[in-house]
Amino acid sequence: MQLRGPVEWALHCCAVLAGLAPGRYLPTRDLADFHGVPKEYLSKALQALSQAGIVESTLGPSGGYRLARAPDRITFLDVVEAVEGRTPSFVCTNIRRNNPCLSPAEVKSLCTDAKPCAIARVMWDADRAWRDKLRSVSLVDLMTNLQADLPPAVLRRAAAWIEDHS
Amino acid sequence: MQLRGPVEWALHCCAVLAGLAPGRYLPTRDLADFHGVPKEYLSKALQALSQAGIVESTLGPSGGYRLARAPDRITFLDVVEAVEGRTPSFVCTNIRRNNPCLSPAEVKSLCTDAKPCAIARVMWDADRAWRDKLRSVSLVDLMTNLQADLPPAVLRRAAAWIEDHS
DNA sequence: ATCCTTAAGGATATTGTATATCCGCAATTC
DNA sequence: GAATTGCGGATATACAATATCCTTAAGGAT
Repeated sequence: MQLRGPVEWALHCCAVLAGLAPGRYLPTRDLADFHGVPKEYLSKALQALSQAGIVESTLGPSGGYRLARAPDRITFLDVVEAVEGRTPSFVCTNIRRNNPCLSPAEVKSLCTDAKPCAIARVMWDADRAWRDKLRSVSLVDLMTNLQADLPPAVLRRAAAWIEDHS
Repeated sequence: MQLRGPVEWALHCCAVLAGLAPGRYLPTRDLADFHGVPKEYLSKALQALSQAGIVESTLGPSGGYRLARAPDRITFLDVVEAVEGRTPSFVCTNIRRNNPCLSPAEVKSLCTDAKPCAIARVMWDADRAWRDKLRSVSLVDLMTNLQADLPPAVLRRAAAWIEDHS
C-alpha cells in the first residue's frame, strides 16, 4: 500500500499556491523548478487538481495555476483524492462466495452488497479513519506549521520567489 | 493506494484457522480450495504470516498451518503488516531540499530527519490513525461478527468442513 | 527403510501499473 | 500574428504485482 510521487508533489504545489498574491497565476514550469520534479509529469497531477476544482488555470503568458477557493476550505483529503482517486484502499473481491459450504442460493442471499463481508467492514472502517484524519487538516493548518518550522528569512525569500514568478 | 489480493486472502485464512480444533493443522491446498484462490500464490502469503509468527506450520501428511497464538492476541494490523510490509503509506522524498530559496547550508540544517517535512507529518498522522484502527480489531472480534452475520446452519457446515480437512 | 505429503524458498514468466516524455490543439496575452 | 500556456491523447520505459514451477528438507504412514 503506497501513495505515489504525484500526491506528494500536489500537496507541495498547493502549499506554494496558497502563498500566491490574489489574481496571480503560477505556471507548471515554475512549480516544477521549485520542487525539482519533472515538469511534464507534474502537469498530470495539476490537471487532476484542476478537474477536481481545487485549482483553476488560465492560458497564455502570465498564465498558470492558482487555488480555486480559500486555503481554509481545501483539505489534505481533497488533494489526495483528486490525484490518487477515490477508490478505497481495500477492495473486497468477495471471495466468501467461493466458500464450498454455501449453496448458490445461500451465496445469493448472504453475500449481498447490503451486508458487506465482515473483513471488508473492518478494513473500510480503517480507511475511513485515515480519510477523516486527512480531512481534518486544511492548507491553512499546513501554512501555520510551515511558518513555525522555517526561519523568517527563508519564508521571505520564498515569498519573493513566488512573487517573481507569478 | 491499494492493498493487494494476498492481504484479503490472509485475513480470510486467519478467520478459518481461528475455528480450528487445538492441535490440528490445515494445509495450504484446503485453504486455497475454501477461498477459491491460487494455491501456489496463497502459499507466499501464508509463508509471510509464518515468518511474522502469526501462524505456525508443520510438515508431512496432516501438516499445514494453525494460529501461533490465541485469536484475541492477533489483530488485523498484525496480519496486514505481515503480508503488506511495515513501510508507511506515505513516503517523503524530501523534495523540500530542491527548494531554490535554500542555500546548501540551510538545506543541511533545516531538512533533517529530526524535523520532518510538515506535509509528511500530516500524512504520517493519518497513516497512524489507519494502523490504530486496524490494531483495535482482533480475530475474536471478527469471529463474533461472523457469527452474528451468518445463519447457524452455515456456521455448522463450515466448522464441519474445517474439521474434515484438518 | 521407503514412500508420500507438506511447507519453504528460489527462479522465472507474465501481466499490469507507475513513471515519464512527446505532440497537437485551443485559448490567452502582448 | 507570434509566443506562451494548460489540456488531453498517444506512447515508451521501468518496476511491481501476479502467478507458476521446481528443488529441498522434514514429518508421517506403511
